[in-house]
Amino acid sequence: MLDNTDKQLLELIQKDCRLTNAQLAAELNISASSCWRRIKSLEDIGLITGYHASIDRNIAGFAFSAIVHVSLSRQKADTVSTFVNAIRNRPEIMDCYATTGDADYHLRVVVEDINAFNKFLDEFLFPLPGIAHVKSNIVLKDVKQGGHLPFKIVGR
Amino acid sequence: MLDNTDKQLLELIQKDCRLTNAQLAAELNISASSCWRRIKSLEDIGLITGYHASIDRNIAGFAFSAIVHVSLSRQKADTVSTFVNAIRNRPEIMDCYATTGDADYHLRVVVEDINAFNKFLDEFLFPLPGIAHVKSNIVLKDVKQGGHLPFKIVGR
DNA sequence: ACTGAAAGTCGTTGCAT
DNA sequence: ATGCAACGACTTTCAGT
Repeated sequence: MLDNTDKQLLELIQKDCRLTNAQLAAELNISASSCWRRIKSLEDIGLITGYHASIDRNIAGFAFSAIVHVSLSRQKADTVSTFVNAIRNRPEIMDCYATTGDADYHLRVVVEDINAFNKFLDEFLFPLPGIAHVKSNIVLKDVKQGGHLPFKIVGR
Repeated sequence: MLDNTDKQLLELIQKDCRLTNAQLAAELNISASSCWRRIKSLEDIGLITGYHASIDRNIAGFAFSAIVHVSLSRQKADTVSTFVNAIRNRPEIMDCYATTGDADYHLRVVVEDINAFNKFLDEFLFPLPGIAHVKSNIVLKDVKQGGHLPFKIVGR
């Protein structure tokens, strides 16, 4: 399905998607049009989902971040979908994962300061239906972000 | 420091950094060269940290993901820096945050399958010096990823 | 600061292998 | 699935306001 050239291509554009098509083609020793078609194909099958600029949240004035563990009371059937939709529409929530373990969901929230976080909890999260338990861990430091998927180049 | 045009610009390129400079300029009602210099300036001050392609991990064959909570025994002074360097160099680790609370670090690990995860724990994480406690929560679903920083456009 | 135009580069398509 | 060639669109620079 993915050959080594695709994997190398994905490695490169994960790290820097502003490499020009010509630069990528040169790096991979293929023609520009072949490279371009590979990228289009990877987009078409949904493997590449988008291209995004990364921003330093501290320089941008978002100095407060927290990992929030949320558990739901699973009584009502649509509690989950209501929750998930609310999460997806709330801009302060950067990522959310449903997990096994003590909490049902792990959220990462980024805001300006502790007041904005308090407001987030009081006005958004706590009032959501079916919230059983919330535990917030304040982020002291972003140690690593945006690691790229480790494609294994076979052979060679 | 950031005016409304900068904020709108950042909103746009967070969502799609392959919008052309000409498209951005048209959207913001400024000239192409002005738009280009704004972007360069935001890169120069370190606010824009990079441009990355996002990849669907499941389609790419990375079907297993976990949130790993790690606590360190803080006896030795350089335990932390050894740990942090190891984390940054390990490709399976997508993100890592130092937090308050029960665990010192929250890691998100993405691998092919449960065997690769077991190998990650046995061969990489457990042998690291100063590891006091590890708790793994398997990711059942990526509910939301790559949310963008919610810049507030003032006025208007 | 911003704009407009010029020059060079790049993306994208069509055709052939 | 690949490479070559050509056109139009784009980025990037520079001079002018």
